[in-house]
Amino acid sequence: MADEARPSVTGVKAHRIFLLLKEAIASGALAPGDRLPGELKLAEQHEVSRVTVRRAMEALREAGLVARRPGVGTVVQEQPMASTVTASVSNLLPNMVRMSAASNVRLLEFRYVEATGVVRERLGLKAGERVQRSIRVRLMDDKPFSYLVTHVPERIALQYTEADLARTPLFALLERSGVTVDRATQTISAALAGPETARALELAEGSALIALNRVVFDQTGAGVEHLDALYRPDRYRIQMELTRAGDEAERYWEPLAGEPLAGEPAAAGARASGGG
Amino acid sequence: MADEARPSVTGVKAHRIFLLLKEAIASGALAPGDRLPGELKLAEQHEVSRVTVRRAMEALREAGLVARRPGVGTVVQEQPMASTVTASVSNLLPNMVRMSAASNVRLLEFRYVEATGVVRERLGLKAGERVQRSIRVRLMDDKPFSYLVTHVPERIALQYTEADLARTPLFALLERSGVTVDRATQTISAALAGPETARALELAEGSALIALNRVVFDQTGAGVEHLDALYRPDRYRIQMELTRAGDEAERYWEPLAGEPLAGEPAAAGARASGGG
DNA sequence: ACAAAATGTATTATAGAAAGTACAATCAAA
DNA sequence: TTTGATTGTACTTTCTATAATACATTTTGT
Repeated sequence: MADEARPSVTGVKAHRIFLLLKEAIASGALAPGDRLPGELKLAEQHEVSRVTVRRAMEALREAGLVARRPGVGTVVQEQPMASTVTASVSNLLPNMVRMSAASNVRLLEFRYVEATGVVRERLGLKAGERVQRSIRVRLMDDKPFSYLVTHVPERIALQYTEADLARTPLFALLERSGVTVDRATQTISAALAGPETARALELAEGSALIALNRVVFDQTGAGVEHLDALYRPDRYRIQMELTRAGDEAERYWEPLAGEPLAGEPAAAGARASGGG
Repeated sequence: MADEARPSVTGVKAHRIFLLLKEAIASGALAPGDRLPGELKLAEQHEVSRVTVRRAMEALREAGLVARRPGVGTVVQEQPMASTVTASVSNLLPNMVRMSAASNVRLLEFRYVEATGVVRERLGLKAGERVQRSIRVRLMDDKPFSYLVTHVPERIALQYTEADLARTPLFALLERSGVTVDRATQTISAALAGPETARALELAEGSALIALNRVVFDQTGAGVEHLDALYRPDRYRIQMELTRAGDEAERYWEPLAGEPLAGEPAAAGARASGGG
């Protein structure tokens, strides 16, 4: 939603009102074409000054959510679709290959370090073993959408170069290095953008990000890749198709495997949050 | 994890730094025993004054997350096991049933409204059709972890009562209402906690939340449920086991269906799972 | 033409957050 | 013991969000 690399709304009260209105719009409570209450009325309702309401409203306009005209009022605008990368869980690699064609990568870091903490533990490494740590930012149409921190055991990582990593998906590099990928564990969470990641992803500190952790194992059960990924929710979505399986007693959702997604980015609407 | 329903931190910048550090601790990026960077270093990193960093750090101490000692530094404290609900995508319903036993529900809203915007569109309803809108908060050990907004077409929702919804998972109610659930589309994103959700989930405004949207369809392809869920990432995780499938040319990840999860965040039976 | 309602612009005042600086106290390691 | 890194404390200054008020400008409807 409108990059907002610098927080367009200053102050806590103003920001609070901004969020409330933004949510009302995102949820459809205020549909495109609807007129918002006047500044005075909103100031009264929220028990703040008109200046404060004004800041919130101007932020909405900057974000392209509303249009304001003197004498008329503030009306909700029709939203242009934002181009969003959609990842289907059941169809990861083909998507990635497709994506690689249209996307670029910035390699922010590439070095060998000693494995520590969770990384060492989850990859099943011994104390003192070294890993290749890399940080990449992936861009689509020159707009960054993901921040990827990977750790790969040294013995595997030595099979490819820094240049390789800047060009080729890590996945392909692993295969090329003779690794037979077998299974992976993936956890999805959420996180706030810190100073580093905010800069890399070109958004405001404190923005919400999708946090994904994936540990990949080969056929021997040895860990071959540890990924910590952060995604901009307005440019990246994780999508799943589920079907119902099992009999009466024990029904459950079963992810639909290998189903090519219908609409690529196209639909997906520019609405992000849904907070509040 | 010291709920901090009222932000103990004054100021926006200080509060943001507080949230970032808190999250780093919650996620395990900063493990118990680890030393945080010094106040000066943090001030530099975040481009703020030391006073501001200080406010954030003191809030962390108040929250019991860190211990601070002059001459030593600020170290992450051992945390009393936060009970985390882990949802396995491939195993939704059985988990949900298990969970229902150990968890409570607060019903915040239950009313019938006209379907608008995305909800109407995604459920495939005609203009003017009505839906039953409900807001529920799910709790585990009296601690809220999810905020669920559901929309169900009126004709289906009339088959169950408000009391039913406060007791029984919506899923079971749909089945009981004669609906044959067939498939669902699920999208995972991230969002910030707004005023409403922050209060309901007992955390600070501006915290990061997992945002999940699910649209459920019956065998005729008609939409029967629209769920917008927000989860506290420190109390809820979405987990997936993936295996590699396909041949050389077109390999892809395939979610492992029905696989009971192996090693879990350790002890204390604090694991259940499920969705809306 | 006029009035009503809305946004746009300006000014002043206040409180609180943040910056900047300086120095003291505490601990650990060389 | 000395040195360096850390937190604790104190103070002044600058900046900014907010409040309160006033008036101009634009549009719509009577």
